[in-house]
Amino acid sequence: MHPPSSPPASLNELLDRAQALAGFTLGELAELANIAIPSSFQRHKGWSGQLLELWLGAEAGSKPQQDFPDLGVELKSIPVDNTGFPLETTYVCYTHLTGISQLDWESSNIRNKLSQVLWVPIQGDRAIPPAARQIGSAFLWQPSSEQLAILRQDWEEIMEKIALGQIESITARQGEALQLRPKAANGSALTDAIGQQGKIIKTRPRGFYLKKNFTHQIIQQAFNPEHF
DNA sequence: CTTTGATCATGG
DNA sequence: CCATGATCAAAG
Repeated sequence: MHPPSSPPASLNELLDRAQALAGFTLGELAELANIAIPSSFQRHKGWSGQLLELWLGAEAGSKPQQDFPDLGVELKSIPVDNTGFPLETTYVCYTHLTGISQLDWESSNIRNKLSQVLWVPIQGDRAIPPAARQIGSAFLWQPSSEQLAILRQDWEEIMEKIALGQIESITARQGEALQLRPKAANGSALTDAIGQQGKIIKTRPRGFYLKKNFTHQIIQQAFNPEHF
């Protein structure tokens, strides 16, 4: 068994690749791919996601688009506890804080990324060393009309505040499913934003994240569909 | 214990 | 700096 050398040609091929990883530990997959295994994620926070990209054949890089653009699929790993509850929020995308000419959800980057997501649960309990963390059953998700409406409302409320120069009053508590949080290498990173009276100010870069209750609902829906 | 705000690594 | 992959850790 070895990582694929090319992107999946079809959705079924992608799903087959993902399902084949279920049950393996991160350590096993890293070893098969000849990749060094970190003893902690403290300095390797994105390691799991990048390992999955390798094994699923995603294009490397950091382009503001889906991981599998030809298939219309975004890849997300999600750390879960032994009951399947998410242990962390899920980063979705970077946020532009200026040049917001229109609040157009349908053509937004976040709408595109969340239109179809391949979720890959991974044991995330901090007591389990990275090498021993097991991969779960991946599943494909498309937001329901209800979920889409919540996401859209959260996004529009947040973007409106940004456009009105109220970025500094937005906290992670705002939003039912989405939240806006700092997203940068460190505290010294600054970017342009709209301030009061429409003046350009400098602020910490932000990104959109999915709250845990929302991703938990997605996971429940996938494994207990009869309850929905 | 949980969550918000901060941070780490990498490639453009 | 932007944007990706995320988790850390101080604060509540």
